Amino acid sequence: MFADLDRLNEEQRAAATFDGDQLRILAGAGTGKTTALTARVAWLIGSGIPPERVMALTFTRRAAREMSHRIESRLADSAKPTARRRPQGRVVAGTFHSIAHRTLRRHAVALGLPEGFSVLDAGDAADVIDLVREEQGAAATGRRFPKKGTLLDLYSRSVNMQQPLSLVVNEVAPWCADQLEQVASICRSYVNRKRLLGLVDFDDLLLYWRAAAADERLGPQLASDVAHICVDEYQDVNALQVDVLRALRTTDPRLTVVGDDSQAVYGFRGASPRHLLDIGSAFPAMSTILLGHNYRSNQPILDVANALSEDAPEGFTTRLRAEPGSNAERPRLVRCADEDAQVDAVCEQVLAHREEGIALREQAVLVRAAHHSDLLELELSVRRIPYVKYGGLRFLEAAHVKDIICLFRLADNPRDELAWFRLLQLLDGVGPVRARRAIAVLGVDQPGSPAEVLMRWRLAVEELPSASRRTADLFVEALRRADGESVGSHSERLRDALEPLIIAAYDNADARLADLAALTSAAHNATRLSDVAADLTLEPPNSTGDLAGPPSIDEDWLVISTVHSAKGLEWDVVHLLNAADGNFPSDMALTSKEGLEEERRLFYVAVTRPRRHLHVYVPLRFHYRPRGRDDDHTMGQPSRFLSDDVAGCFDAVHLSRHDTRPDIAIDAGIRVEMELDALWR
DNA sequence: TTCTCGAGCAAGCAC
DNA sequence: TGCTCGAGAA
Repeated sequence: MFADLDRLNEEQRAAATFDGDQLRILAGAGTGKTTALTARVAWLIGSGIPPERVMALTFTRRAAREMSHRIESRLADSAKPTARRRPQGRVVAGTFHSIAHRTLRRHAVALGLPEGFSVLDAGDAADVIDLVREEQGAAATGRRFPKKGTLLDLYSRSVNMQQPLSLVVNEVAPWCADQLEQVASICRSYVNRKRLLGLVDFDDLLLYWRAAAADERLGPQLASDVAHICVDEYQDVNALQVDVLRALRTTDPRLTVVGDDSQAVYGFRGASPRHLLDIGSAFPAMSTILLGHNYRSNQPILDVANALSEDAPEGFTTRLRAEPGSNAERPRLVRCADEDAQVDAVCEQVLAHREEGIALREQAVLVRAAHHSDLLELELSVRRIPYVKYGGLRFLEAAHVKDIICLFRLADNPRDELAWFRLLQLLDGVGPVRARRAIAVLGVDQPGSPAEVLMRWRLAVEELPSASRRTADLFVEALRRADGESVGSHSERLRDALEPLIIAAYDNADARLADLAALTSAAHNATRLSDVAADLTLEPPNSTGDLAGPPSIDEDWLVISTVHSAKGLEWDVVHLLNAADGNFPSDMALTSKEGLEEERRLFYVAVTRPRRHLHVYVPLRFHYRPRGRDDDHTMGQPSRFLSDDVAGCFDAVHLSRHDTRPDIAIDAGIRVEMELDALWR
């Protein structure tokens, strides 16, 4: 019944079948961490734990999808040979935030939350902070005061790292240390405001989950629902998440975590690899198993990874070794004249690999920042090479998408001041001032039932210019759900009410209306509109295409991904773009030593993704305006991570500006420019 | 009060 | 580049 254990090596099998309560699996890139973890889940279920009592936690949506998929197919496999019936129920798999959200919805009332509470994304949260910031007159002091984004960052780090605000301010924004009192006061008001309006931000999801798990009555119930918790990529946990785990494991200790401290890349959201390395302080009974063998990549690729880790001041803990006997070509370090040449080189290389029989979807283009692929995406469209992009939040940021999400939120939570503020301003002649006046009359923060807010609309509408009142009445009318009306038809009515506003407020209305139709159809299977809104917030679709479901199997497309979103995944071929200082490492990370080391680990993550071929591209010139007509540019230096030792693991390729054939020396003009550029530096 | 336009500035990765 | 903020016009 555990036939598939044969496919594991000895170390992996030991991890999968470990018989104690608490296990930590430490392993380098490509050593089959997730394989071991999914095998363990299958083994746990095989040994009698019902699937729905196993919880599998990850940090990114993509990792969550990947994990569920692998668990499902392993369970399907292991059921076949013995003709056993597949266990009923599903493993509870998802990101910390999505599982937290499910728990909160189920126990909202017990936790003191309104049933239709709204979930805020980072942008919404920043807007609420900005509201508070203005009210406190922080902006008007005449001094430089942190902006909403910085304030949210300070607040969020403090919460996630469970550290006093003063400490965080000193670390992240020492320049405003003497304004600590004001910052603290804004944080306090921000918390109160959210409570009053039934709003929940990403951090609140974790805070309420922890509160639920620690609650005298609710806690034991939540804990006993879960027989075993598995956590992937444990090097990415923050202090708050460790707290949640501890609270959930007070009565039943069973817990398995896997991680690799050399791939810790989420410091910016309060994560620290110390939680993995010093796990004994949170879970003293933890046992450890190490996985050493790399199954993913060939030795020349691992040589790059090992050279990178040699360069790290403290050295990463793991050295990678490949299966012997694989004959493989060395990675290529491609120097291109500029970004246009880089794009051409990537396209040519992608197509060349495809000719060799490596499908597009077995190739990935990795970028440090989502916008680094802008030029490439243009060129791919011109050449009609299909691609899917992961990472980046563009779709959700599209204004009309936020509009309908706000409308869905408002339908369940009439106190959602932020949603009102946004939607009212879609009306002609309504700006911040009139919107605020109308909201004041609505009394979103007044005691009483949420429904009473809508009853005050009759008065609030008087604050709007008379020409817009009728349109406004219509969409507020649509907010009320009729007796016995299904969520689906309610969502249709809301969309109908929004459509004229969208047409009036934005151009290219056709594409936007199509998006609204897709988003509305997603609401048909839901039990609550606020759930639909929250799901979209926690799991924003990549593009409109995503809403139509997965493309059919015979289609082929190139993968473009940020390095962050690529963690835990692998491809036959990886193209890493913009390996130039300032891009990778990002110049924003260079102010601190920790920042630089995190960039180095990120680079390490990137080069350990490919199975067979790694191409790293270094454009030597960057245009300030890549799509502009002028020739303003800056000279790029190769990434500092490409030290002599690291670069020595590559075959060097130079491409000139007008010729993308390999092995042509860099042209003299550019060389001169580079030498000169060094003078101005 | 809203809307439009130009100057100045910040810019990312993620749930 | 593209967004935010302030100044000025409708």
